[in-house]
Amino acid sequence: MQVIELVERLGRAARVETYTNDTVLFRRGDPTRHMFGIIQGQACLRRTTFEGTELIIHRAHEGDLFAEAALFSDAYHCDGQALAGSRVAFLSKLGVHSLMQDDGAFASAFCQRLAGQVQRLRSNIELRAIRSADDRIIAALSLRVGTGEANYDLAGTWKGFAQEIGLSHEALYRALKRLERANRVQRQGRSIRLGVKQLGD
Amino acid sequence: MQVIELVERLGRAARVETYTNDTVLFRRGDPTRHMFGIIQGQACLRRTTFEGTELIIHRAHEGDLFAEAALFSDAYHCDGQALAGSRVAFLSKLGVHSLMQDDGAFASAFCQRLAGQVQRLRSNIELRAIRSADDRIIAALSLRVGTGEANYDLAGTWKGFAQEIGLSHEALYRALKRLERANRVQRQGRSIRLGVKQLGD
DNA sequence: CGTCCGCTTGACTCAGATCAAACTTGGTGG
DNA sequence: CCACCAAGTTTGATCTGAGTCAAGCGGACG
Repeated sequence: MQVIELVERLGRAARVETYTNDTVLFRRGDPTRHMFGIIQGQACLRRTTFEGTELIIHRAHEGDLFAEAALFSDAYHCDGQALAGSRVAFLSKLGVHSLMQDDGAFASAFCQRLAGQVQRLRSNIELRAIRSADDRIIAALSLRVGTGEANYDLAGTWKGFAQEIGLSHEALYRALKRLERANRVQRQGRSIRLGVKQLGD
Repeated sequence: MQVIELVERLGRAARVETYTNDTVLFRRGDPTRHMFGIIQGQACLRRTTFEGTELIIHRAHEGDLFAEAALFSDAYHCDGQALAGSRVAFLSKLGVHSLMQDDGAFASAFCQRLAGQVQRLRSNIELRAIRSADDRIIAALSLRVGTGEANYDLAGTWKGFAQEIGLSHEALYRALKRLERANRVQRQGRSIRLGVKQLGD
């Protein structure tokens, strides 16, 4: 279930806002009235540590849901901010709840989305536990290619990929070069082929 | 909603198995009939990388759900294994689906659990992006203490805590000692107080 | 009483972060 | 069509701090 579908499904219980500047969506302690969907741009959840420094808890990108936990809480636990140039859908908490109550198929689809999230996040955490940049990249790519496939076309940029798997972009580019030299991958722009070693010789 | 409650709620659609040895719960490609709840011990999800090495995608502990994504898929995408000494609940896919369909409150509670998971996983990922062990620990503790509180009683062991935030236990102990010397925390066994610096002097 | 496991400290290593700089690439607008 | 700008890509040099291996302590538990 895409964010857009969710907005359509909710009808009057959803509205979309466009922000040219960074804008606060909610503050910690505010009563929860909405969860959010990022249609364009980015948003982030922030909390202040005990020592007063800002801690970013989550960066949401295009297509992500944002502050889902608000559905099940009376007050927000963090500060939420939309970054400049974002389009954000406000999804009414009550609207979502009543849909979930009345429409089993909707509830199921919503759970599906969350379950998928959980799965991806968990594997991402384990991925980041791989210390070696080379191995982490191979593992990340292996998770993304379909069964039996060897080719993978990167959706975004390599720089973005680096961030997704928790590497600096420099480290990523260097590792890619090493992997190519070792014939573990073969790359052309944003397309990559795995396992040249086994297939080639 | 705890795993035990889920088992009770499902009635005949759930059963519990106890394993004395490591046991395969399902293999990649098997048709999905169950998701699982870990009542005792551990289980893990594994996949094989393109190069043939084993990649652990998820380690589930006591109280965790396991392979939730199976609810929304025809076949398992990974191998699932229960470790020796585990008690694992088999939760029928059909059972969960029909409950979700018929009982809005159940669907809601299930979503709540997943949403909470998502939130914790996301913040955990951001947490692990903090390079400095000292700062990561402060941030992790800050997320765990209640608002206004300064004290935190560790649920498990420090070693376990180290693992949860992605540090070696040695690095954790050294960092704790540094933080104590700098009066940023005050520790007694598994109880810790944050922000001594500001409060003390 | 012995064993396991969490805790603690020391010494060493190294791979990835960081800072810096150059080069592509793509798109915008005049 | 070209000037220009922003962002991604690439490479180099340096450094730091967390991982790792090793070893000793102490409490819990059978």
